[in-house]
This record gives sequence, structure tokens and C-alpha cells, in this order.
Amino acid sequence: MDAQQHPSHPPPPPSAPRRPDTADVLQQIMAITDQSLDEAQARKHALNCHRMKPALFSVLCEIKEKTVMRVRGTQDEGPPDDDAQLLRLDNMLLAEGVSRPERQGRGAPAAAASTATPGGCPNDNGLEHSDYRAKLSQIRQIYHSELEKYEQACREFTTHVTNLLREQSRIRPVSPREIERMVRVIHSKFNSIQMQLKQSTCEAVMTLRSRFLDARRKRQNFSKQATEVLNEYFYSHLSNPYPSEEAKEELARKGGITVSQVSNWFGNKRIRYKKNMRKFQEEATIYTAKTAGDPTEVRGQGGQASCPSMPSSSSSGPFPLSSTGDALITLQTLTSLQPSPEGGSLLSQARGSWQVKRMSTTSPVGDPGHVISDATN
DNA sequence: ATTAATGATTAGAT
DNA sequence: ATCTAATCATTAAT
Repeated sequence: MDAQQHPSHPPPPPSAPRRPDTADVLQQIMAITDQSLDEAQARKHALNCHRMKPALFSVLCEIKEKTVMRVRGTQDEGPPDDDAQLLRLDNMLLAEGVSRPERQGRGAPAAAASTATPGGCPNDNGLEHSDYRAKLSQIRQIYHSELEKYEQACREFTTHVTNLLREQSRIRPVSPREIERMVRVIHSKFNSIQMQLKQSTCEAVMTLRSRFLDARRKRQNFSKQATEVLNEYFYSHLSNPYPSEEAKEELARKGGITVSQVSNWFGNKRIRYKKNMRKFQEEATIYTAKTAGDPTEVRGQGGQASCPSMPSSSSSGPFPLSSTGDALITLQTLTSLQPSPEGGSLLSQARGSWQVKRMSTTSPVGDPGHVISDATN
């Protein structure tokens, strides 16, 4: 709108003001033109000077009294429905640092402190992070300017409307309570607009986050050293490749990676090894040869626990569980006897290895006999 | 240009 | 909380 705040008023509303739709009211107000303002001015003057004015005023008072009751009865307070979501969005924007006023840590050495991690990551949060922050601050800037725009528009509109109502109060009864209610309505309308803004800002931030902070997008292969260390451990503990927390820390230290990277690696390795053991046999022989004299591996349980070197032989898989190996050996034998389709003699042996699923709550007695039932599947 | 390898994330189970 | 299994997204290899 033209922000022309003429303290004039539109043509007086119909004498029986049934409860108006706020949307209608807003639209009507929006539709005011300068011309209509002038007309209204003229009419206002005419009304003010009309000799019947006191009579009209009292009639309007009567009508109002009736309608006010009706309005009070029908009008409930604003919807508390949106409040929850608004709160959520606000919290999120706050957490994401969008709502805050451009965080500028005056402690200058803070920037230098981030690079002080010795021997850790080479450079991974250098450019990418600043890029992310630039984008984020761009979003924040847009957000704030839009927000400011909305608030200003809201203020202007509110004063405009209150002026109009005050002006009209000379001709028809307008209680302060009524004005206040009108202002609330306006504010709630603008609030819903603000919520849309917040919503879309949230979406933008989420997109940005997944675009930049998702580490999958900046994957880089481990160093030779790291894979070396990890593979050594894996193949020398093939029977139970689940490093303890301590072992993980050790591996992480040796390989120059983090503990969770070690965990990820073992998770991937286990599942991929199990899924296609043949592809890993070459690798296996290499690394088991390297660690031939390793005394850490529990050897001699169920024969050759840590030596998967013989490809077409019956076993060598990761079957023997470190704890209760004996019963499982039978399982291994049985599975190896199964007719293996497509010549993948080794593929079948991975089934049911490693992390055993616990049988249901029943007592563990009589376990040896049940191996057969397993073989029937 | 495809495909394989690979690190990270996710859902779901325990 | 940790594991499996599936999946994603990037990098290396063809």
C-alpha cells in the first residue's frame, strides 16, 4: 500500500455490522483508494454536520449493544494450535544460530584455536566450513530483513487501522476494547505470515546443513597406514572381529583416525566380508601373512581360527565364537556340507557367524541337539 | 561414462 | 549403547 496515512476514514460500514470476516475487512481496507478517501472525507463532513447525527449515534449504539453480545459469544480466543509449532521453529532457528545477532566472538584468538588440533584432521573444516557459514549468514540476513519488513508493515497497518477506528468513534461507538481486539486480529494475521517465513527459513537451513555437514559428501579415503592397521586387526581377529573400546582407541591412534571411524570401518568390513568372502580372500592372505607371529590372537580353538588362507577347503571362516566355540563348530561343519549353489563354496559359511542372535527366553540347556534344526532351514 | 570401492548415515533390533 | 543391513554419496578405476 502507499503508506498514505490519511487520518480519514472509509465510508461508514453498513449499519448492521454483522461479524465480519477479518479477511474481508482487510481486503476492504486494502481496497481504499485516494479517491474513495476523498469521497469519504466529504461524507464525513456532511455527517458531522447533519442535524440527525445524535439520533443516528444512539441508534448505532443500540445496534452495537446487541452485536457485541453476539460477538462475545462466538469469538473465541486465538488458536493455541499454532503456538506449539511456532515455538518449535523458534527453538530451531535459535539453535541453528539464525535468530541470534550475528555471532561475533570478540575474543579474537578463538579463530586460531580451531586450528590448534595437532596431528588430527588435515584441513577438513577449512574452506567448506567458511562456505557453510557464509551461506548460513546469508540466510540469516534474508530472514532478518524480511522479519523487519513484516514488523514494520504490521506497525504501519496497525496505526492506520487504529486511526481509522478512532476517527469513526465520533460517528459510531467504538470501544477501546474493540480497537484492541482489532489490533490483536491484525497481529495474529501478521504472525501467521511470520511463521511461514520461519518455516521456509528452517527448511533452507536444513537443506544447507545436509548439503554441507553431511560427511558423506566430503568423504576421503583413509590413508594407507590406517587401512593397513585396520586390516591387520581385522584379519588377525577374524574369529571375533569386535575390537573393544580400548582396542578401538589404539587403532584410531595408530591410523590417525577417530574412534567412530574405526567403528564405522569395522561395521562396514564385517558386513562386506560376510557378504562376499571370496572377494576378500586375497586380502586376507596378505594380512594374515603379515601378522603370522602375532601372539594376541586366540589360537587353537576349533583348529585354525585365524587362518583363512585355504580357499576351497571346508572352513577357515569366522565361525568359532571365542566363548562357546564347541557347539558352533558342529554348525560350521553342517553348513559346509550343504549343497552350495553357484559354486560359491565359501559363501555359505558366513551364515550365522559372529554376532549370534540370542534364542528366545527359554533355558539354554540342550543346546547341542538343536544344531540339526538349524541346518534344516 | 560406467562401474567398483569405500566411508558415513540411517532404521531397526537387541 | 552397539550391531546389522541397507543405502547414500563420493572417490578411484575401467
